[in-house]
Amino acid sequence: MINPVDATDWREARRRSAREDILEAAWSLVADEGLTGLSLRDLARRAGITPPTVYAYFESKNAIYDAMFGQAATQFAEAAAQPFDCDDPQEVLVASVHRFFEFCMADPVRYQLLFQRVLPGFEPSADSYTPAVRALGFAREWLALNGVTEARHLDLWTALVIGLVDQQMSNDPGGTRWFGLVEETTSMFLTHCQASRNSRHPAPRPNQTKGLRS
Amino acid sequence: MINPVDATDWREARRRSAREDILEAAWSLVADEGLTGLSLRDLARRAGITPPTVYAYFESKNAIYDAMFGQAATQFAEAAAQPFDCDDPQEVLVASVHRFFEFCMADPVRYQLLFQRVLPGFEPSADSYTPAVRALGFAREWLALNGVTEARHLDLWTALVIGLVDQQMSNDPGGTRWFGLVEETTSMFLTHCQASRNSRHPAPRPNQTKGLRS
DNA sequence: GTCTATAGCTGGATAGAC
DNA sequence: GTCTATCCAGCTATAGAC
Repeated sequence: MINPVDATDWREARRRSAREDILEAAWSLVADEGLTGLSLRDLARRAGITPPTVYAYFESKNAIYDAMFGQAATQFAEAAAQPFDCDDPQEVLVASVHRFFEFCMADPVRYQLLFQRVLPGFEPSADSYTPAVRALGFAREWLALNGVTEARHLDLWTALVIGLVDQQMSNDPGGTRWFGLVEETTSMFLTHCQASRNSRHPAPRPNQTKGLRS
Repeated sequence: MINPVDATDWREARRRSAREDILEAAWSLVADEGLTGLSLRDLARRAGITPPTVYAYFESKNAIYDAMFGQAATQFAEAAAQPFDCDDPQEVLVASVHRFFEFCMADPVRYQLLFQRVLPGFEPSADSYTPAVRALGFAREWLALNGVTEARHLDLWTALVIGLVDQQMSNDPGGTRWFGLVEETTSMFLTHCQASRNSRHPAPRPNQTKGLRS
């Protein structure tokens, strides 16, 4: 009654589910012990299996980190893809930063893994990284809505946002000391970009593509 | 000819010198292996001694990290205390950020140790930390020269500076992509603070009802 | 796929001779 | 103070039975 295709699908689903159980245990473990505190012994105990079984699903400890990075990057992209319930471009921009704060502060370890280089010798694979790149594309979109398209202004914007978040998480975790500066910072930034546009010779061409990596 | 006091001083000097030799080897080691790559075996080998001898000068591995933090903080304070060869307040402010960039990029591991929380469970002792606090006082001074004294503007300033440096070191190490934005950022910031001062009452606190925990 | 058992190594830290 | 020798705990990863 069960044809080979169904059986294969079922096995595949079981395997994915087991992988996700292990990853769930991994997130729970690093939440308690820090990102570098992930050991295969503790992980296996928390997942209700034994250490060798972990190797049936991940070929190494770094592969686990990589899978976690992939999950985090996907969540980042999903959060960025959510629509906003406001129309004003500046409000959208502010809301995007608030959302980024929320995302980072909801899980500091996830933030560390995604945006800081804390694991010695770990580099995410291309597959795990691409969702994060996709998410950064949204920022470019929201800035364009506000007329900001110059490469150096995009760089300035990313520095502003990451600076606010970094200070918030380092010096006032759980508080709102830098979170409360988001509107003011955004206003400052947009005013600056506008002034920069007005004082320059004609507006930049719509199809400029120089130096726009990241 | 040699009185007891001199003999004591000489022994003290020798001991300090040996300590500094070990710390020098430690900096050299973490420069190669990363901050978390400091092992007492490798450290001893590089210092030309054996592991137990390290314990004659440091009571634990964390004590070594703490001494390194103290050195880094002292160097930070010394760099900040250097006078500037310009008088214009805004130029001084720009120069201070350039100097901070220089300090951070000259030794990325030192930057990690001082400004990022990368060592699991390591907290600098009060003695090692105080020089860093002293250095931060200079920033307040330079901002005051520019008429910036409000607490939230100081917070904004630290976020701007750390954001630029962080992006530079994470995404363009060895380059000048964000370093080149320092002047423009400073100008933007000062313009904003001035406008905020000129308007009668200070900018309203942003409403924090976006569902973030407080 | 999951287990028991263990290899093989590295880590921080200590004992005790000299 | 410095050494040799060593302890003990932790780690990643593998072998092989079931």
